[in-house]
Amino acid sequence: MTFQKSIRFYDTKTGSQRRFEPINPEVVSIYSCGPTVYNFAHIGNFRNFVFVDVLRRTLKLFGYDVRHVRNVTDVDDKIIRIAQENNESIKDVSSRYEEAFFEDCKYLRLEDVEYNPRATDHIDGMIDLVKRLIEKGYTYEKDGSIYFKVDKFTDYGKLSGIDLSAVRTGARVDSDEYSKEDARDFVLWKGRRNDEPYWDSDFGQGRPGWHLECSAMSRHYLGDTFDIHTGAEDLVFPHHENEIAQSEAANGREYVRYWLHCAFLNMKDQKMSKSLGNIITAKKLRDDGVNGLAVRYFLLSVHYRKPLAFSYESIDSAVTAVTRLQTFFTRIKDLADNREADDRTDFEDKLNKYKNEWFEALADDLNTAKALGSLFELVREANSLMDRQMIGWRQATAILDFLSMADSVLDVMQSDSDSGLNQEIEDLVNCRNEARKARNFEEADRIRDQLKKMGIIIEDTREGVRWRKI
RNA sequence: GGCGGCGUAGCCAAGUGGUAAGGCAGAGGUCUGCAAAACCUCCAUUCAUCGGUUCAAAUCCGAUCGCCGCCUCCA
Repeated sequence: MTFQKSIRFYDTKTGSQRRFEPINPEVVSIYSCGPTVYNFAHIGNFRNFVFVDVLRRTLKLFGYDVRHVRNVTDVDDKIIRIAQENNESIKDVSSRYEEAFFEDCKYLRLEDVEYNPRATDHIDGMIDLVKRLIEKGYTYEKDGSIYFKVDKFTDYGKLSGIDLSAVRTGARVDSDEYSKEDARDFVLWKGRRNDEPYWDSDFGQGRPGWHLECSAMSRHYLGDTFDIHTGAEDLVFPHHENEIAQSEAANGREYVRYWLHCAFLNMKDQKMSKSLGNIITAKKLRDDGVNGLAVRYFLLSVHYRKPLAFSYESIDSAVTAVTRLQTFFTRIKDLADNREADDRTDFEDKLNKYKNEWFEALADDLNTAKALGSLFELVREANSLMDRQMIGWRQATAILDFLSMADSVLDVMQSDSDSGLNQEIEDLVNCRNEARKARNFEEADRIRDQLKKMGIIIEDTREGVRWRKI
């Protein structure tokens, strides 16, 4: 690829766009806050994970390898509470929802990431981190729990820009039921309480606080300093702020070079969130037969740092848009396979223009909305030329190469084909063709209706008969 | 109260100083046995409002209105 590597990302820490330069010029290290598996993930959660998916795919398109960690939080207050309510183990709860999460990932065509560590498999690393913080004097103990002393870490607040003096002691900060010396402090290790799960450590039995796992696991897989850390914007404070504090205090090095945060998915004007009760799970859409590619497209159709409102109207419109892309992809592919067709115009410069626009849009802080805009311009222009039989197999092949490249990020143009059904469909299509040749249109239309009931749309084109699934 | 974001057509949305991309919906037309797909034409003299700067503003500055987020578990 001749395109110069010059991706820019909006970095939360600086509040501005910065040219991306990874520590290792070949391999980008990424840590993404993953799901807490206490429930089925909703599509607001998946807005974030689709954004992360676009990030890693874009980096790969630009020639980088990625070393990407996305954790599974499988121990936390909510999981424990649900397990107790249902009289199950936390493992029962977490594995149920973890499994559903990965099914949803497939539904939305999320690429596998390199590492999916579970928090409970990394307790040792977390204990080690707390130990080092204790040694360096960043902690205190109270009622068996270990707290991080925010006062000691002078850079505290640099990510979120929060003014600590504004956080009033005693106001709304005791909700985690653990007492602290200072409202701003956060818990590293929660001392064992009655029938909750616990682990042994040098500083007593207990379980890790929420922030600890990301610091421990990212260090395990990516080292003290890594390139990109992602999450949704509600994690900026306190979660990521606390990660920085504990990691930098313990390691004495910069924790993360680029912080990328995704905006929310809204229902009406409010964020989609479990506590507001306005969620739609990915599983529900999946069970309702909503096309996952349309959902993926919908989530990609707006820049990741802008609020996005969910509606079924938007999903419907995404279905149509995705179908248009898929139809175009198939048309180009068929033409590329047809060595009889010669080029009657030169499309190379135009194609290069669209290619450049595509790369430039993604390089501009993953502007998928802009990228799609120029892609649809290509669709219209190439369709128009194909209608006039101006494009032959050579140029179709060049266009197909670009589409494949674009789809290595989008991943919506090639629908899953149900091969088991194909022979039956082909037979019916052939019968209909015979009927049409015999000008028996009643029979032809009957077969067309029959296919439609099977979810198959027939298209009689100049290049021949095509069919596709609804 | 502190910090941050948003307001562009019927809906979604790109555009951060040079005269409004794109998608969906809608209207008319071409093609077709009919459809479907595709194409063509039309669809914002205007970017929440009001001022200001400038040769030039959706874009910069100021004010106003409306909406949202974080500051507490959260994607």
